[in-house]
Amino acid sequence: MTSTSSHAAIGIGELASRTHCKPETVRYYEKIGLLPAALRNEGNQRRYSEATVQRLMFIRHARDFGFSVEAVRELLDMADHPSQPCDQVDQLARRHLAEVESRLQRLTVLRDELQRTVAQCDGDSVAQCRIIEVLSDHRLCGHDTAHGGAEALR
Amino acid sequence: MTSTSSHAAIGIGELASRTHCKPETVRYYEKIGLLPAALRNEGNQRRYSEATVQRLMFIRHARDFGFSVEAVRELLDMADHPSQPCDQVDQLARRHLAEVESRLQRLTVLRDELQRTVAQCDGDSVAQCRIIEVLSDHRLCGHDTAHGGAEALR
DNA sequence: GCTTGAACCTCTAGTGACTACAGGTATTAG
DNA sequence: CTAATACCTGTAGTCACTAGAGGTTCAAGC
Repeated sequence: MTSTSSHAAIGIGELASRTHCKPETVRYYEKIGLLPAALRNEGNQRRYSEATVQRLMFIRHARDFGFSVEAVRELLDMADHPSQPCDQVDQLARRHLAEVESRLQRLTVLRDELQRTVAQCDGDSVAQCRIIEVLSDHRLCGHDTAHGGAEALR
Repeated sequence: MTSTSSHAAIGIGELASRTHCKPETVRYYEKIGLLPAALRNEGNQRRYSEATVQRLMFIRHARDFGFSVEAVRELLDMADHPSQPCDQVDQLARRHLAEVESRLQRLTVLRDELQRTVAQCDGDSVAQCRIIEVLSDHRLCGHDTAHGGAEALR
């Protein structure tokens, strides 16, 4: 038998591969307290149970949804108290959704502007390049305020 | 006279306020070589000309368009050689546009999923909370691969 | 000329969420 | 028994700034 037996404790490598992350990330999550300190075998290597696989899948999935690590921490805490009302979960998720929607909007504006600018370049010298021109003079682009730019990408 | 005379050299504070950034950022750009080392007055304080205002506006505008600092470095380099053909500018901009479009797509998928999940929560206890449920089990969400998540937000 | 407060200086460290590496130990297949 | 692989700890690097400490210079008012 190599690995995927279902009752035995597993090592960090298998935990990582089963949750689509890396051993380094697992150790990092332990360090910042998203995962509890792992049990160790005689050789001081971490051994995990199925429960940890589940917890880590929850974490990865929440991160995949774009929740910050701090938000994931709160979500885990809530998930650990199933009898409480879920208003807080709901609020957290709605706030995150609003964030995502706002980013989406800014990114859309950015794309439109970029598309327009790129389309106007006629492939001549830099001196007449529309892209450089627009970057040099904000008045030349579609609207008067900032586009959201770097922030939209975060 | 306080500040905005047009021929005199200006200080870092005015440069910053005229380009919508902070003195710290200006010093940072100088340190990483986006701005040349500034001239100094007798008291060792940086003095800038209009040319620097223009250059910094270009930088901020490009950043606003979501270009990375490294891309901005290349764009500045190209803008400094106006007689060369602008293929490279064009390529850089198109690559960036493609990046933005991909992010946009992933973020849209994410939003849809989040919207659907949040809508299904009926405000009861955590034990029955749809949001927690979906986070606990990937199979419950709309599709089978990752949504792009944290990466979509960068 | 002197004082006061704002603006400036340098240098270091912190952010978020990992990732990568160095230098060593444990496990395991053959 | 050996060699390859997986694991360990601890530190530093990523990106694009931002914040702070601790000190200097400037400009205005008296």
